[in-house]
Amino acid sequence: MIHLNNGDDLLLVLEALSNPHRLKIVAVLSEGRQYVSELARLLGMSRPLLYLHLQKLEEANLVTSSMEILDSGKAAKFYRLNPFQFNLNEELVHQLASTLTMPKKK
Amino acid sequence: MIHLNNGDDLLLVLEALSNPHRLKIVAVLSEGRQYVSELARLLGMSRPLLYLHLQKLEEANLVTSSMEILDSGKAAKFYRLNPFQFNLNEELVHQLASTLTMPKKK
DNA sequence: ATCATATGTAAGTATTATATTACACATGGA
DNA sequence: TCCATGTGTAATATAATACTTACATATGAT
Repeated sequence: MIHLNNGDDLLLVLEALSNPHRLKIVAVLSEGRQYVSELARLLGMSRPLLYLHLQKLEEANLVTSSMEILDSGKAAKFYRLNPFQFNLNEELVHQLASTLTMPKKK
Repeated sequence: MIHLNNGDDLLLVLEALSNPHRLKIVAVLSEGRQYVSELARLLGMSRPLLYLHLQKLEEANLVTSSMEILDSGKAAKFYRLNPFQFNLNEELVHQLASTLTMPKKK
């Protein structure tokens, strides 16, 4: 289970989830792992765009990927959801905000 | 207590909280209401920028404002935090993602 | 050999979000 | 009157995200 150690971790997760596409991705993956091309078809989005969103989810440690071989014999990159559970309330924010480094994006 | 009725509500809250300044604002307000100019001083940010962030929090219904008169006699705009508590996990996302309208920003 | 279906990514563009600057206006007190 | 301290916002600049297009490469089946 994912654990939030500091304010920057919290921010990463919130940023990762604050996008409609990424919420949809999480919703689909909550039903089971899936590989990229199939996921793109399910969600009706381009694969390059999907990669971008998967990267953000991966950086927040919400998903994990692994290469596997399909029945067809082709290699496929599977993504699965890492179980998470955050009690998001004002106390959590108050606690973790003190370890927030106001990061600048490059 | 704030309640999430659908995926768009969830997204609004996540977007509102996915910014370091706004997390800090929430943290400060969790200790009690405060008026804008004082809040700006506490956080070391300009008032116009603070307004922008407060608006986003207000749109997500995380904060509420009211005009009051200070001891000094000046009118001041106070913001207070609306209590919130979300159990953010994959089940919640799965449930609410179905009522997500993939909103386009204007 | 060609087709269908995978991964992977670079480069460019478009759109949003964030931030600053510069105002206007109001009130109380020295 | 002038200063300090409030609110409120418009215009602009900059930075970050999101998205598209166009590739290259690999493998199995026909």
